[in-house]
Amino acid sequence: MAESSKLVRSTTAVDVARILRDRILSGHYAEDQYIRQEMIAQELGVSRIPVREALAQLEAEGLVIREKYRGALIPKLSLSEIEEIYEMRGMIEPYLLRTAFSNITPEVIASLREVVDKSRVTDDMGEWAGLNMQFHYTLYGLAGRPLSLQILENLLVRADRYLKVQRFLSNETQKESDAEHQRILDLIEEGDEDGAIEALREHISWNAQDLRRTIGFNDAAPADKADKAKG
Amino acid sequence: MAESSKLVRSTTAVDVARILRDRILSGHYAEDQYIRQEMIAQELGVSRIPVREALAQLEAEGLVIREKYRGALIPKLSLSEIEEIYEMRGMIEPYLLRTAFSNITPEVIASLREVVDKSRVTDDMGEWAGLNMQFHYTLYGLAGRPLSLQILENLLVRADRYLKVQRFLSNETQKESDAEHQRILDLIEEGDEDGAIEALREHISWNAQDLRRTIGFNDAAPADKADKAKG
DNA sequence: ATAATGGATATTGGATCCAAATTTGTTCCG
DNA sequence: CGGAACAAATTTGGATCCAATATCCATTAT
Repeated sequence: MAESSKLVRSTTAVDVARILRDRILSGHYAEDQYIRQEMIAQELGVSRIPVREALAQLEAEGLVIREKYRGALIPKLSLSEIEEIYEMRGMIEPYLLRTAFSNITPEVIASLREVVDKSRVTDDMGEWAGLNMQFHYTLYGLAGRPLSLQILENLLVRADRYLKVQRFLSNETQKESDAEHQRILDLIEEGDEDGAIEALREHISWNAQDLRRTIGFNDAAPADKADKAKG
Repeated sequence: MAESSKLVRSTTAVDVARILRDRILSGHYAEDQYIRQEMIAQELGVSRIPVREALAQLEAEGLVIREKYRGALIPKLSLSEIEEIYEMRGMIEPYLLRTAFSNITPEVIASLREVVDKSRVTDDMGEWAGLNMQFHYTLYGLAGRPLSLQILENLLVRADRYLKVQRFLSNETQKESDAEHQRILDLIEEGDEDGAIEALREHISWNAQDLRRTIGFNDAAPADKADKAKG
């Protein structure tokens, strides 16, 4: 973490990766469409080399699939993948909370209360999502399990694609989520470890159901590749 | 359509990554030593481009750390990392076994028995390790959870670095592990799902303890680079 | 007319070349 | 004799160029 004070510019490959990641997560590219390296390179004013490296990075994150000599394309959303993501979250997040529990100080709780309070009053969907992340990461960071946290981050990134499908969460969903955070926080403050973990499990399970209900597409439906009306 | 039958060569970047991965896992490079792109490129008779891409891939797997304009080096072994890996395994593997359970047919059990039998009689450490992998993957593949399986594979790759430190597992350790596989298999055959999962948990926990005992290095101890008695 | 075949075009993977930054070595000054 | 400043040499990141392969399209044979 000491490096963060060094103010080093990241490489352009990393910058390109971030830009492409944002685009993919916001649904900028169609699922059956190849991302052309030259096109990205010209758009961003760089050569194809950092674009290639960025695509390799995104492939490792599961956001694109690269086929040799054919290109990179966005993997199709699949109901089974999102189910799996939430199953994994249901394991990892409780594990991180349990591990973090003894490291949660009153100061942390106070700062989490601030986050939840801000979260409850904001109207900006982007800010809300950020606060949502902050709540979870503040907790999980205390577990001292960097590998698990990294895996979880990747799961959340993958899940983001599905969340962004709806463009925004309903106000009701946000309120419900805030209330659950509040409840988890209360239980933590009471020192009720098992209760807090159980509440977290329910929170994740509720998120999964909400997403399932909102999206509700059919995974098994064979995508007819016939109608690939290419431009 | 039928891409799998096309016998396409992989890219050289992937080849280089595989070679470097094998080298790293077999302890070929020292922890505090930078891997020079040009050196690898000359050794393998390729340019630096695929080497760079391979290093990026390995970084995503956690096998190297790349520092801008400085190079790639092997991250230090850390007791806390291996603890975390086994904690994760203790969650994911039981989850995969439980999910796979209803898909385990008598044919699968028969093939697993073959694997365990071969595993018991072999003297070759490499073959034993391969059979060990085969046993687990055969089971976990039936779960139909590709993302979890991929994450588990990465965890096992990371763990491999620690296992290879000792060059080989003791014969006693192998016998014990084989016996545990046998036991898990028996419980599966009896249809005792909970029992099999519990046995698997114990198996993983036992592996962790064995590794901890065998390696037993101190995580916080600053590695004196002096005693790097390399072969 | 339609399907197969061969060539033109587009696109990616890899090699070579150049720029940016870090490290090393040397010199000068205290 | 030691340390700081500066220069030379490694080394990596990025751009440009070439090769390998896939896709598209026209031509031809049945």
